[in-house]
Amino acid sequence: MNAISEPKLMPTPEGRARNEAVFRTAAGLMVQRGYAGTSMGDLAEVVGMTKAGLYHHIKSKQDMLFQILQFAMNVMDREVIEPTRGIRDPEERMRSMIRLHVRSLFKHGLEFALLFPERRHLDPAQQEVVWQRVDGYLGLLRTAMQELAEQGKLRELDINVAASHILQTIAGIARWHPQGRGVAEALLAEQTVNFNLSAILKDS
Amino acid sequence: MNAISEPKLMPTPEGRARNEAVFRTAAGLMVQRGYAGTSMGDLAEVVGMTKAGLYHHIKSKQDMLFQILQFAMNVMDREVIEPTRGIRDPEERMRSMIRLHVRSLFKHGLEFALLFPERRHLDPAQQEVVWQRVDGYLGLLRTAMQELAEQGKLRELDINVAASHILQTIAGIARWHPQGRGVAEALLAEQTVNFNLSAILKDS
DNA sequence: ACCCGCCTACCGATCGTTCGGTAATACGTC
DNA sequence: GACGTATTACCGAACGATCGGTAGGCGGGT
Repeated sequence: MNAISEPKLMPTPEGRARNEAVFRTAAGLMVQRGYAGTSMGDLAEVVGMTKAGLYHHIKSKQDMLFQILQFAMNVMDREVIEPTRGIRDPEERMRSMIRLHVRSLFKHGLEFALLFPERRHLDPAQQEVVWQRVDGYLGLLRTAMQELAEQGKLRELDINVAASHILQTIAGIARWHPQGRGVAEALLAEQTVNFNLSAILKDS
Repeated sequence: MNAISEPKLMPTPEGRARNEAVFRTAAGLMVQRGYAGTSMGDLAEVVGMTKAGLYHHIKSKQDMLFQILQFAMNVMDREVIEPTRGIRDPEERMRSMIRLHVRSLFKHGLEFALLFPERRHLDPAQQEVVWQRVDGYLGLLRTAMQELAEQGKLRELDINVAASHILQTIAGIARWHPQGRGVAEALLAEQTVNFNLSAILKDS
């Protein structure tokens, strides 16, 4: 019985669709009400199933949260980390990371918002996995800033503090803007990019 | 039966001390485990009482959360808003607001961290009160930025977005640094001040 | 015949809350 | 200073509701 389980693959397409519906709905409810504040009964009702039916799709409530967080981090890997890995210029890399991150926040649900506050409900082994992946992301921000420092473009600042501040402004978007409002999204992304870059770059 | 209740004043000094212990302990537990994740049984055990005994000090779990949030906001009024109200220069005012805010986060518990994620557990009338006070604080940030803009010192940016980003970096400190680590606190405060001011001020 | 998806029905545990009562201290009256 | 009376701070026990989770069965597509 490993705590680090893989997503259960439903055999039929319909099954897989329902399965996705369960996880997406759960993520949405948990963003609104929190993990502990979201009961399996509520979830079942919203999905249009009974509690027992839910457990055909998931292993446990805790494992479901873990799968949701893994999914959110997979999205981040795919849509933020992977596409920016090849960018040489550290400034342009940071701009892209932040921009893509904010956009992917709106494009998918805002499951990412669950990452930080709800980690504590996982068991230690699962927490470790989540933390390592988040820290990997923070490491990319730190590396970029390190490179900027070597080029003499970085202000005098603590890189660790700056990295967590940047991540906070991004994660904060998911908390302040519960629904993607459509038009403003691209603007919000650019505002966030510029805010953070201005904060760390030396005056030109 | 108004939803907006005042803190129950215990008549004896011993009672008031116990009362404070209950609320402080509850705030600490809720920062760690969240509102829904903190049971009255857990709380009672930590304070050294029975569940029934708790209800001599509080009206309900929900009302207790409301009192804690009110207390956190009173602290903010007293230690951040009030002392900076008289500062004429908008840049210096913002620097002081952020600095004092971060310091008061460490000085008291980190109840402030509860403000944003746990608001949803209050009833609508209570949520309204909390939101109005938070928005009042955001308004002060906006006003200061408005003044900076009139002086030609502000970058081109959306003031509303910037205000919430600033607040997020501050609130984030309460999430990332669960315990005040002593030495680093003053440094962390200055880092946060400079990060945010650099983000919004034009290059000099 | 065989699973797949979901159901009814239920489990033990725990949740927030209330009730009746009690030891200890403080107060008023004589 | 002694005596009755309130009040304070708390406890033991229980309340109904809800929690996460399970056993076993039923209908339908292949």
